[in-house]
Amino acid sequence: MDQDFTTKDRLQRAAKTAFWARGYSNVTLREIARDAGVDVALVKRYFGDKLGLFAATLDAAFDTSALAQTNGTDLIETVVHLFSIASRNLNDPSVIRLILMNAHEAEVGAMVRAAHAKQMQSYLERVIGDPTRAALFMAVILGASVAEKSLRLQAMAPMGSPKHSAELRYMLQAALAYEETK
Amino acid sequence: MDQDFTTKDRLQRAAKTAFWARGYSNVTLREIARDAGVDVALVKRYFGDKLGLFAATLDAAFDTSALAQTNGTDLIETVVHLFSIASRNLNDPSVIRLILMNAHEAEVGAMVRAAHAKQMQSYLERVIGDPTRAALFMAVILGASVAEKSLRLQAMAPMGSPKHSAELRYMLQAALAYEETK
DNA sequence: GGGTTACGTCAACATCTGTTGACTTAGGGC
DNA sequence: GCCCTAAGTCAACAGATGTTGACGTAACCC
Repeated sequence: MDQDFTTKDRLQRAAKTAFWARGYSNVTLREIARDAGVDVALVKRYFGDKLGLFAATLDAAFDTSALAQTNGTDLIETVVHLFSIASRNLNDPSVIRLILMNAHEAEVGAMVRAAHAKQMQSYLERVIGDPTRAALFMAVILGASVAEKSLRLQAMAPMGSPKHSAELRYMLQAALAYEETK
Repeated sequence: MDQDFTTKDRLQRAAKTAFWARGYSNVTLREIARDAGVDVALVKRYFGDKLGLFAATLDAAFDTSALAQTNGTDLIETVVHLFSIASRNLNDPSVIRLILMNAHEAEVGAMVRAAHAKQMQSYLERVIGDPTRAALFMAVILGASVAEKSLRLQAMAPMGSPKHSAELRYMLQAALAYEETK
């Protein structure tokens, strides 16, 4: 229950839920405080200000644990699996959504991108090896995610389904197969 | 000069510039009015309210003229060319940016997506033929655009350069080459 | 008990936002 | 001139938002 957590924890959890679902500037402190069942003024006590609260939700944000227990060979299957899970619910907040929703905000956008680059992106480069292939791989994930979740492209909608997983798998493989032309 | 245009025109132009660069909710009417050298109250007179002003900027928004004078064969080259132009300036507002920046807003997001689907997306489906390939094609454009402009993926940054144009070309071709497995 | 400290509550602040109505001005038709 | 309509100006509204300081309360240490 929520009762089992400290006030600070409830505030941080409510903040993460709200920020990840609807971005930084579209969420108000009073709304977060209401969801957490807590007074607004406590934001200042525990996190300084709104930006500090947002930063706190970023710390344990990027979960690469599911990717970490994977070797290079079934990286594609892992990504497809993660994608199908996230696709069950279109409203499911994802890292990519968080980045896109805050892309237009200078300070917050830079924070999110930096956190992503330090974790997810560097992980892909390490596993895949070649930075160009890693970038293309990431671009495929981005494109598929955006096509489905932000653009709501009809032909991509049931990406979690077996049929569209095949398409995602095909494009990921194409990215890994890229050969630089010298 | 701005003087050559009517007050209503100046308002609409300033609105498009602002909305396309920084999204709907992040732009204020007073700011648009100031840029246009016009009183805020005129928004009500000419466009009803803020949403009406935004809708007006969408009307002539999606420019498919560059794509229209293209046959299927050099579609890839056309896209790569458009992309390299847009990449000259990272702050250059694009249709995709506009969609992403407003993805989290219910009403405005739906408006933008609908306008895009009616024009750009349906055009691609008509030229490419197969809807699945068209969707993958669009996903590649989305991924490349997002990787560069929103995520600021370093390996994708100079996408307008010859080297990265090759990568974009490669992925677009892969999308068109997709064969459905029966 | 006295005093200190952590934890919360409450009301208010200054600011910004979209929106509105009353007022002024210009111009054209009669 | 007179009237009427369109165009533009101005001040203010009601509401929301981030932030803040004063105040209460309970626990804990000595």
